[in-house]
Amino acid sequence: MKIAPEELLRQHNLSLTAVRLALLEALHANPHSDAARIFDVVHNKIAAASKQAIYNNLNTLVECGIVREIKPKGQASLYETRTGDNHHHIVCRSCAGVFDTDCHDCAPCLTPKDSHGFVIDEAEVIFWGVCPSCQNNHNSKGKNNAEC
Amino acid sequence: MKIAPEELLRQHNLSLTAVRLALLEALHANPHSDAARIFDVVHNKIAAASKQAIYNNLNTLVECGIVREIKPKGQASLYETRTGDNHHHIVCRSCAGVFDTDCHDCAPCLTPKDSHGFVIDEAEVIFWGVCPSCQNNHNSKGKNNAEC
DNA sequence: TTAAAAATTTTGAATCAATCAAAATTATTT
DNA sequence: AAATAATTTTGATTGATTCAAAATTTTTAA
Ligand SMILES: [Mn+2]
Ligand SMILES: [Mn+2]
Ligand SMILES: [Zn+2]
Ligand SMILES: [Zn+2]
Repeated sequence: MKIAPEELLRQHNLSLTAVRLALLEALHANPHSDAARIFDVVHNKIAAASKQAIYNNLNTLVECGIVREIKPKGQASLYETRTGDNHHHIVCRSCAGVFDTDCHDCAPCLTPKDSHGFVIDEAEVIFWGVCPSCQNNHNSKGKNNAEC
Repeated sequence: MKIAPEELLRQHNLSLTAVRLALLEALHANPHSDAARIFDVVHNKIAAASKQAIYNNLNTLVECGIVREIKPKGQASLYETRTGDNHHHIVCRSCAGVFDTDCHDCAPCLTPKDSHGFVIDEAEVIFWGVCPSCQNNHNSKGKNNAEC
């Protein structure tokens, strides 16, 4: 977020509300977190905040393009403020940790071999594997690993 | 499925059951369908079949590698019998239709720019766009398109 | 600065895919 | 054919997300 949250909201004709500002702050500090996690952080700052408001705003912000949503198989939707750069993600099969990885900006990643006549606007890539921590903790088969 | 379903199941030490065979047949005839759809097809052939058996078997078959699961954002899990070739998918934002596309077998698609020390075993790619039918039906903004 | 209008939030209920659990049935092994 | 193991059925349950309506807040306009 180079641009201040307040401006960002104004640019998209969104009301400036306490929950919304807290949400953007929470997301910026905790990339790839789900609605429950964001709610925890926001609720910690604004006791009256509801989970529904988190869902409402996440949807609104995603529609506006202010927030990006990803949904790795087996997890709730994850959100981040890093948008517009078409970066990709690496997900750990063991602990479900998510990391960013930049896009090789090469044709193969952006163009399918057979487009079936589609007008394509996005190539979403998720790399699956096992993270360094989980490689060490051999006892964490299939289970989440606290260290990750 | 080059190999007969019966053999396939035997090879993986799975009991040969009516539901299982019907499921594999249904999946082969309807690639990229969800559990509900598969249940419909199976149930049509075996009146006594339960949805739970479909879920049980889909999980079992995915674990065995006989069936592949994908889960495009906003849809229930989809299943297919085409496995082991690391092919990718194109999904229509308008009608949710799913199509196969072969993998460019090039390094960029298989290797992230920064692996963060992960041991990576799969690169899952989903291309998002609008299919030919939906490009024509301009009135189908955001809604599913019966033609697709 | 205020009243009216519009947008957001809260609250509580509802959906829906998917899973859990236990008893009943079926398949496989002996 | 009996014993054992695996699968299926049935019914309840979970959990993320959405829906809906009343209450509150923000924005707009007077
Ligand atoms: Mn990211
Ligand atoms: Mn496919
Ligand atoms: Zn890990
Ligand atoms: Zn379409």
